[in-house]
Formats: sequence, C-alpha cells, structure tokens
Amino acid sequence: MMLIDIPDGWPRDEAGARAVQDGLRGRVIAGEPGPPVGTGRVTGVDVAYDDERDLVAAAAVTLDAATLDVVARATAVGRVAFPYVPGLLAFRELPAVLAALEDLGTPPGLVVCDGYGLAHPRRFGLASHLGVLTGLRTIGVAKNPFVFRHDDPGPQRGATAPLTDGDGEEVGRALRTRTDVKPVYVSVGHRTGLDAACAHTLHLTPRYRVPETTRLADRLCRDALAAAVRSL
DNA sequence: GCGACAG
DNA sequence: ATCTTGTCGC
Repeated sequence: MMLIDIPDGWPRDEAGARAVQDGLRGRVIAGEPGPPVGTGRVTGVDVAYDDERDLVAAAAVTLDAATLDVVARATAVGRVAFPYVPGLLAFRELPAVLAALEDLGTPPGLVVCDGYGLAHPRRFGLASHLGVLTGLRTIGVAKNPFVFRHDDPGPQRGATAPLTDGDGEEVGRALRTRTDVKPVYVSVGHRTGLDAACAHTLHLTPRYRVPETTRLADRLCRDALAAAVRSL
C-alpha cells in the first residue's frame, strides 16, 4: 500500500505551526454567498487515527446536493503528521485530507469539515486552512463547542444561538439540526458566509444530528484505516 | 502557574 | 480521536 508523504515544509513543532497560521489567516475570504442550498455538489471530509501504529486515514465523499446521492469517494493513508494540540488540529489532519481530495478526480463543490473554521483562537481553524490551501469553498461543522460559549438556541430544529468570542463577536453559530438534540457548531471556513453555512448544514441533516457528508466520510475513513492495518 | 481545549 | 457493555428507544 502507498503511504502519502507529509508535505515539504510542514511544521514540526507548535511554534512553527502557529507561525503558519498567522501567515495564512489573512487569505481567508468570508461572506461570499456561494451556490444556493441543494444545488451543485457537497463534499465531506474526515480522518481516523491509529496512533499506536502511527497511521492516519482520510476520506472524501462527494454528494449530489439535490439528492444527497454519492457521486465520488476517495481515501488516503499516511503517517501521522502532527500530534493533537487544541488549536493546531489542521496540521494533524490536512495532509491526508488533501491527498484524499486530490484522489477524487472530480471537483468537490462545497467542502464540509469536521471541526472549526473562523471559530478558532486565531481565526484559522482547519476548515479555513483547507480553504486557503485549495481555494475551495469550505465550512466547519463541529460536534463540540471548543473554547466558545453560547446561549440555548431553543429546542426546535433550525434554532440557532451565536457562538461568541471574548469580545462578543459572532465567530460561528450553535445550530440545532434535530429537535431536542444537542446542537452542532457551525462556522465559516472559506469563500462562504455564516447564513449559507448554516443553511447548507440544515439541508445535510434530514435525519441525523451530524451532516450526511460527515457521516459518510467518517465511515469511509474508518474502513480505510482498518484495511490499512489489515494489510500490514 | 493552572485548567480548558475541534479531532 | 479512541478505549468499551449494556441499554433504552424508534
């Protein structure tokens, strides 16, 4: 099996990683409306780990946004490129994700990431990082609030509450995707706006809390990791 | 200095 | 993320 390489110049310590974030964050474009919900394509990306064997597997799954049918999928397996450090998740996940996206062989459309975009201590979470590196439209949909706070959005599907930073600025939104279920945490990655990011997220959650894109990518990268371990 | 902290 | 049994509910 072919293991992907860690990119040249990839940071090897926390200081180097933060310097990369500070150098790239100015390139984020927020506020573009982007294509209407339910048109074009949406791609989910996710990553699974086997730290014991130093392996990482990423998956990218592209859906027709109107039908949510799978139209393309790809995986990539490599060595873990960075330890997990809160605020530096992108350096752990992106090398494998980039390889999986390239292997799709077809334009991804809006990329839905498992994590944050602008809702990040330095306004440069993994969704924004991926967007800047690829030029793709990206959003972040996280399952936990990370360092941010929010009021109760209310129990109904579609209800929202601002995710705010220390200065009261809205960096993302807690979005209830299923009635009476814990919300997800949506933020802009690149070349999109927060309203559009939430609208797309709702469209991708007709049945479960987490977007279909993320669920499919999660299953696929777990399978890819298991297959990689099996072939050792 | 200590605790919290996406995946 | 990942380690893990049973259990409650649709």
